[in-house]
Amino acid sequence: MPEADLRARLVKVGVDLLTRDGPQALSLREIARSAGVSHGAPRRYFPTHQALLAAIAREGYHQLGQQITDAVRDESEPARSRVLQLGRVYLDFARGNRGMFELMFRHDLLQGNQIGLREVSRQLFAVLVDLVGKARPGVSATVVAGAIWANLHGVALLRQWGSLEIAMQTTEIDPLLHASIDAYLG
Amino acid sequence: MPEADLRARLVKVGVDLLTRDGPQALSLREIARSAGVSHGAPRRYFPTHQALLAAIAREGYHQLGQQITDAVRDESEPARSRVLQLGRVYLDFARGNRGMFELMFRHDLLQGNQIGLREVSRQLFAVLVDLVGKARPGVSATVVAGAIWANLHGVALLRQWGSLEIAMQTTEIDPLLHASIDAYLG
DNA sequence: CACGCGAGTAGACACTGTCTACGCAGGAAG
DNA sequence: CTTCCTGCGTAGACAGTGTCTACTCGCGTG
Repeated sequence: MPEADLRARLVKVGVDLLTRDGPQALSLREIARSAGVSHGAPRRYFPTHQALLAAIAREGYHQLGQQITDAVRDESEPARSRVLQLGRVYLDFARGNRGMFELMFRHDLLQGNQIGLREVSRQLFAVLVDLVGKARPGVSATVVAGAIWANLHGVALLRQWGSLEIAMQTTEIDPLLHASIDAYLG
Repeated sequence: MPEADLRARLVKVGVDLLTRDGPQALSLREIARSAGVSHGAPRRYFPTHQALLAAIAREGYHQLGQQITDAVRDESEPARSRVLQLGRVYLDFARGNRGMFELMFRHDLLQGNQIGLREVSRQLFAVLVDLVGKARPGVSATVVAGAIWANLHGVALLRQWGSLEIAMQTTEIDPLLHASIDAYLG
């Protein structure tokens, strides 16, 4: 009787497939197969393949958000090092969950009214804005936070792309992270 | 008798399709159809679909490289404003050639020994390292250049993703660019 | 008991990328 | 001149995909 809430099970199976076999394993039929249902079953809960993928990506945002709020929870720490922690978590997540990270920022998942993804990322962004505001009061927190986020995101992507290792001859990105924080938070 | 160098024509048709109809129009059969040949013809020149896509992406790198070298050609300008020009070109290219930019950084095009993509991007990176070295002698040019590139790349992606507009309530990214250059080049 | 309806099945359809066998030109060798 | 051979492109098959539609089956309500 493993017929409990197929919708949630499809998402869970999708996450597992994603982490185990990568993004190309996330075909609709493969997910259905792994969940033990026919290929038409998901349609009852997700109108399209993209909708299912978006639900899986949302799960990724949930995990990342959890890890980030955990990392910056300690308010006794100086804001600057909390930003540093946030950055480390972001980069670790991107490296540790490559497939998920790639899925989370796929362009085509935003087209079809898949609202919610941008919403969730906006939440994460708000945390960063708050920290920046505390670390450097006076400056435009949103601009600096946007710049830092872009920096983190770019580092994460270029590293996965392999460019940084080749260009900078090292796999160590902590100096990059420090350079970024130093540059923006003095 | 439009049978001149099918290989080059396939790439050209691919670029056209990419700019006109977006990345999802780049199926092997669609490219072959648009080129007026059968779906098996490309196989003579590209062992796999990914190889053809990689060739198209390489064309994009060529264009971007051209625009960048044009933008920083004037050596009488101060290095700092040349970096600014480079950044503008990078961001404009990403916005003006969305499909191409997305294709250029697709993860799966690097797997199958599609060497050359990383090589080309390394060239672009070298230009940036050179400029940074002139703008701020003394510091580690590769680290700063890597940070700037990551920053540019992140801004380009997050903007196309729509996050920046929502988070920062503006489509204007020039302040972000200036903030980045200011932060890293003092 | 009959009915309806929600949930999942099964098959069709058009499409994709890859593989293989085939045709067909044009030039080289005899 | 005829006979190969080889490069280039065609055409069909195959497994796999996402979407759509018709169907079945079980369960609760009337």
